Amino acid sequence: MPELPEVESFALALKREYAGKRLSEFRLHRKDLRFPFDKPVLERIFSRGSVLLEPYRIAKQLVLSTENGMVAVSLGMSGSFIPSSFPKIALHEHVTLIFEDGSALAYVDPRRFGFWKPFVAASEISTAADPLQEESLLEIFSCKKFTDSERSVKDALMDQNLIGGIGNIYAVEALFRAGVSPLRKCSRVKHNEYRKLSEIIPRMLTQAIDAGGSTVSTYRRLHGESGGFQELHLVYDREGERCSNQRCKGIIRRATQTGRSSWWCPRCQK
DNA sequence: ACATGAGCCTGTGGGC
DNA sequence: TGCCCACAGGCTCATG
Repeated sequence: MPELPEVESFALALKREYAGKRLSEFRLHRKDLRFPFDKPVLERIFSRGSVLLEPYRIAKQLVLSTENGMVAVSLGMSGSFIPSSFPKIALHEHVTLIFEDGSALAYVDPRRFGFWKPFVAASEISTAADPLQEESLLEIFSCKKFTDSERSVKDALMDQNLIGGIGNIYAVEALFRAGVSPLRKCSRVKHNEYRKLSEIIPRMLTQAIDAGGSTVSTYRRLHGESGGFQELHLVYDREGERCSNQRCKGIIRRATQTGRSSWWCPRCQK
């Protein structure tokens, strides 16, 4: 799901509301999501009496930890956290953390593309560039992976081995804001355009985090609120609409790239 | 080294 | 109302 801003929103909300609580019980409601759960290890990490440390984000993954170990939660396309009504189990509630104070937290994921992976070092989760750091982007954009590559720049922006956290929505929105077509090959993107992307991406992601992420279709925040950044989607899912740049008479187009939809204005994105 | 398509799943929205 | 199809914020694999 959830790209960086949505995962960050969950991390902040969970930190605010659950960090420091003592676990009384840990429940898995099925044996797998995308991959089998490592049940013994998860049960040890979230064993009775352990304290949930401050959740945080690495790339698109959410880290849940206690003094017994760390777990990276990937939300896939449809994963989310909501307060649990345990012992009542919500539809698609696959994991429940129950705390001593009587509160409970549910991991819900209809499509089950997510996974829970215990880890020891952060480098197991991501070694990619941090898209919140302009310097980090400038550095990766000057690597051969970008400067010499014949793949599309949109595809490369979404490559989690290169940059950790940008998915379809924010790739498309960043390219619109930078005036670069998603169809352009990396090797054809100019230095000043990479510089522009480096400035735009952290700013846009920060703005999205501040808005609580993007809500498209069913994604909700911890307490069911919608995010606000979808109001700021300038091209995403706007095929056929007028370009949002005041004086531009362009019409937003859609095309499929690497199996994913891209939208762009053919007049202001070359 | 690239793109494409299928697959992992369920849910939703549009067209008829 | 229902049925069918396309599509969905991610990622990996096989194939060309």
